[in-house]
Amino acid sequence: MPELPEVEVLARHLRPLLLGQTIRGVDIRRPQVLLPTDPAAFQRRLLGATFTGLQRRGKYLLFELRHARTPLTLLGHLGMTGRMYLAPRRDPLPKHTAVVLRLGARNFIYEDTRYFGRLTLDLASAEKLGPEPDQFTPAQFHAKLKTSRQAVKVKLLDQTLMAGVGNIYASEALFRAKISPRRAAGTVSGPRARTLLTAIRAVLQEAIDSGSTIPLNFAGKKTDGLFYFGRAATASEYYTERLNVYDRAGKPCNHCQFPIKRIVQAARSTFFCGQCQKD
DNA sequence: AACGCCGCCTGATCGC
DNA sequence: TGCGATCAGGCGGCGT
Repeated sequence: MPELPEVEVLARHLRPLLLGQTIRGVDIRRPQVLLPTDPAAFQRRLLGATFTGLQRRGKYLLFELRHARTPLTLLGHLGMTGRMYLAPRRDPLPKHTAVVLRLGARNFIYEDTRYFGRLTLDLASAEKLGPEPDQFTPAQFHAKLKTSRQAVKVKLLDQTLMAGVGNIYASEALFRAKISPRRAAGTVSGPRARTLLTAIRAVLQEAIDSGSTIPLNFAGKKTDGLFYFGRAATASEYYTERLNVYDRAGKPCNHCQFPIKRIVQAARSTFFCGQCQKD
């Protein structure tokens, strides 16, 4: 699932490709991904607009455009299965294409198998986000954790606490910090909160540096037609190969060899080492 | 007001 | 074998 590193790598990939491009056509195949923006308003406001920039905020993409002299922002989210990429104008559209922005020689394609993502002119959801992981002091982070009795793993998924951490990197950061995912957030001490914040930043940065966990725009089967972003040249160099706990239930811990555990918290899988993460 | 729970979706996997 | 049931999961909305 795309989290902060995947979205950051995607933003870096798309930014130079989109800059200066003008939207000449807007095809809406799945209107629900625009919500709450009305499809007619979406088309009217985007047609003729030119891309002037692309930012990332948490797991969101902020497409900056100008229409005549009026600036506007388009908000993108990949949900679970979303992909956004440029493809030649004449390429057939994938089965689960949600929106196509026609840019001339190329199309900007947003496809999403489960349609959990968004491409909308409503910015409200991005405005609720907590700070980026690198814009937090350890004291602020500790203060936020203190107010919660939820398990710390569950709390890390709360985007209003901190933006960008999802299910994969929450487990990975807790392993690195040697903190049990079951510990109540409010009982994490000041020094442990500092350690956790450092671990979160390190895990996210390493994933960005290795080109994110997964290729984000592969078409069709996983083994076919891969188009990689970032520095890695092959799938084995992606961050997936560096994950210590995520999706490794039953496999030996890379540190102590004990089998990695899988538990369910708030209806989501958590992976951790019961030996290394006792507090 | 923090928190639990549901609905949204499809494809992979499971069970009989 | 084949097919229906179950599950996964980010996030908004809603109820407590």
